[in-house]
Amino acid sequence: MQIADKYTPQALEAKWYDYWIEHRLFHSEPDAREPYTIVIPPPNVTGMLHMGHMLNNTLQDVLVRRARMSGKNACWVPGMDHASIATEAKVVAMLHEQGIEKADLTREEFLKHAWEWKEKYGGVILKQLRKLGASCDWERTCFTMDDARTESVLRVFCDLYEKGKIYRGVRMVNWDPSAKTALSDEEVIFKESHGKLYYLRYKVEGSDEALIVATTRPETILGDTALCVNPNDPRYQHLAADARVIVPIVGRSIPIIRDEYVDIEFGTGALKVTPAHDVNDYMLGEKYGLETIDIFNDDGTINDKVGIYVGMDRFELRKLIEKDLQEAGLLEKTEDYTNNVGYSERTGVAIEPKLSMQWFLSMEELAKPATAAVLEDVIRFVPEKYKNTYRHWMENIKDWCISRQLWWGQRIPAYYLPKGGYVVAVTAEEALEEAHAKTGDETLTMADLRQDEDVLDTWFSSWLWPISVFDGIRNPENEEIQYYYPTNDLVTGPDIIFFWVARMIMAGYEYRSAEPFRNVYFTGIVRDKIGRKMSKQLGNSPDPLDLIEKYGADGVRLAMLMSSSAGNDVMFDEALCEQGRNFGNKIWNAYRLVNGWTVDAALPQSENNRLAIAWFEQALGRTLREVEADFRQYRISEACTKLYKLFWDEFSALYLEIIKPAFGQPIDAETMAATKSFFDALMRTLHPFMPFVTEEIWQDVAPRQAGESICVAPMPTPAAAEEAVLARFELAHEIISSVRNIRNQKNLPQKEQLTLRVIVDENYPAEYAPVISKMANLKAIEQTAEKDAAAAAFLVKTTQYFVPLEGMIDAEAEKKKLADDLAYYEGFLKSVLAKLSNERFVQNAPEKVVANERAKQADAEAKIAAIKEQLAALQ
RNA sequence: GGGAGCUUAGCUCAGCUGGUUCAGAGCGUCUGCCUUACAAGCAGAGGGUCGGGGGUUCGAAUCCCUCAGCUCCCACCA
Repeated sequence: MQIADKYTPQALEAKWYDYWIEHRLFHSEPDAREPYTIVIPPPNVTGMLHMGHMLNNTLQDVLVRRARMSGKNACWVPGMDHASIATEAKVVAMLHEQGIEKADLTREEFLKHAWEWKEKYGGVILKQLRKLGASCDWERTCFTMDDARTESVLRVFCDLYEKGKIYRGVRMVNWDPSAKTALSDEEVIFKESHGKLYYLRYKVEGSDEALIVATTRPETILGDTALCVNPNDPRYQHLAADARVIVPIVGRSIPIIRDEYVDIEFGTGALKVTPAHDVNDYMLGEKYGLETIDIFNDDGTINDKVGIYVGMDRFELRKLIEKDLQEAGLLEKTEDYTNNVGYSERTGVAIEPKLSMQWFLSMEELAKPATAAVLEDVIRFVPEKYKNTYRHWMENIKDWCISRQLWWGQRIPAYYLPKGGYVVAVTAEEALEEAHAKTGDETLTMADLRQDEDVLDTWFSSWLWPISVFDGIRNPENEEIQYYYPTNDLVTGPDIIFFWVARMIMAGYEYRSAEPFRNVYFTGIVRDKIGRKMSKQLGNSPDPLDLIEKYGADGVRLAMLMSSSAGNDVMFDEALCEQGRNFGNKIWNAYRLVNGWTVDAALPQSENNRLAIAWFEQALGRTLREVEADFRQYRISEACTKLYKLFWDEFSALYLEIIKPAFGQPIDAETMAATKSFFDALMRTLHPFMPFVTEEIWQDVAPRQAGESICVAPMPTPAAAEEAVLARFELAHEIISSVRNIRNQKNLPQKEQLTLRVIVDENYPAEYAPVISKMANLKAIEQTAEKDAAAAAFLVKTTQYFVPLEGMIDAEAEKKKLADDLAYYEGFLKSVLAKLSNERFVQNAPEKVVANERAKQADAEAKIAAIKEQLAALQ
């Protein structure tokens, strides 16, 4: 295969993805190897790929590809989430556009539309992930609402019900009046809102007195059933124990109760109690046996319980009632007020606390093993700071409201009996049997049973994900769940730590008695380059597919990786994609260079080339070890940067330049072979980060069998470390840089060959002379004992070097430079000596540190001497 | 109201157990180069009182206290 002249990622990326799929390289089956498993955080079935997904899935792909190349049986299970409320809202909106209202449809009709919609538009995101290069085992794609997952969910529901953990009851829940469903606490977002504090007059019955009550929600007076003051509040001591007040406008007489819950300092110290529409009031209502009057319909309009303002919207009513109160002389005053109001995470409308019959899962017992697992690092959080967040939530966990008044989702498998009561069973048939057993009435038929109308919270299916994708709920002993579970890494955002991560851990312990994953890597949020969250409204989110089209998936991946450390937000700048693409180009051209050389089998290997190979082997080995360590700590961004620099700065700028034959000249066979094997190793280490370009080159660098792929090639192993090689080469490199610097400063043409003179000492890397000559373009390296006035001088460690430049030396400038250096080193020496003459330092500091200081001293002294000699020579 | 975190070069960030010439990287900037792999490039350079103050220590970007600014999470004060 002849490699193309130009790097065009778009062409080769499509080609290789097809190749990988064709050869089923991402497919995993249980075998004798160690498994490495990741389950994808299932994106919403309605979702489109955004930058957050790019980050998240790039990281997963890096981990899974690296594991695959490290000899593990890597399995990345993809899938989608049915996203109950979001999807239902989308389908409702689509039907509305077609002139169809949900209210006019039966449940079955609506679900038919929804499934059609899902088949047509759902799962776009999974196709988009292929463009990114995601190495998912697509044959395993799951959907949280497919048959197997649904059955798993229903079984878990029945099981928890039988264990007494699921109960049904009337509770105050978060009601979304737009979606007309209850929500869990986690689905409510509190935002600071500017409103008013209304001071209302409640007339005391049988008296001219009126109590002033401050409220933010005057419309709820319709549901007032008491007024509450603090028993210790001196302002209200005169009121009779059985005093009553009249609710403004409504005219209802309500009791005054006394409870220390009321804050004397706030407002007037008097609180109106609306048990049906406020959580705290509800508690007071329970305590004092107050009547609860639910004044709202499901959509947030006023119902007919009270008989006034019927059908009005809650916010419309707030405005109207202010006016009506004013006119009736019952509004004392209003003040501007800022407080926290809960909004629905999905629909954005203000949440209405509402009493309703819902299903709950009691969490306390489930939370125990799950809390311990994280605190004891059985499950490791990266970064660790999220342990605190997790612990706090788990220790204060509340019961989970799992029912939703929606149609899209798993319908609650509870069946009501004609004469009251209900049975819970996975299927209607089993339910009927149960019903027969429970009632003793064998004449009951399916038609007599009425299934609960509600569906389950989406997260009630996703919390089983790591188990259910391997069918571990229905068949707990099956080979797959035994092999793949617990999974290894979970990569997700901290925003769903409670929604999802915590609950998966609980489900894991409940149903497998084991953690669902060993490590959780929390990504940050992708922001634009000025720090704003990316959002549709702001229009500051680039379309990932456009980016891939423009820069190639490899380039975009590199951009995501280089700018993200765990748990930190990513400031995304398109320029990073350009950098990524440029890196792909660099790799491409480096390979073209090598590929263009002709080998002369008769040519012996030069010392120059031999040195370069020995050095690069070490450079490569060092980086491999560092990268390995970085991966253990999930420092993926660092690992990526190190490999970037290895390839660009060390391999391309140094190694290839050292061995590069003169134009048109051949290269020896040994060096060529070593270079190609370096390429092979570099491609393999880079492959998890940039899968496409590395495959293209890896395929070309050596003969490959059909179906062979870098995806399953082993990661290179580092050569035994020889520190001295790296240290000596570093000296040579500094010499090269210094000569080049002189060239730059003196404006000397690149082509003009220079001479280098050296006063040899132990820090002169003599063995690298041929490398230095070539890289610095020298005609000779000469040993000398004398300072040379007509030369540019420099120092590397303790060794003095001179580049003779007859007539080009500005003696004054040289002197100034040397004097500056001298001042610096003298200052440095002084500080070192200060340390060494400090007895406490010498006593307390570790020997190694002290020895090091002594070395510094010797070094500085030698340098100072050398500089002084040079200065003397200039006189 | 409670908790967590951040502040290092113009920008984005790394700096791990306090100790190597430790003050770093990438990008941007500046200088010189279209040198036969790559201008999507090459060779160089400049740039920081590590947010302020105090403390511990032989030694602090690193540990402690404090102040300031920013961010996030949790929380039922109407």
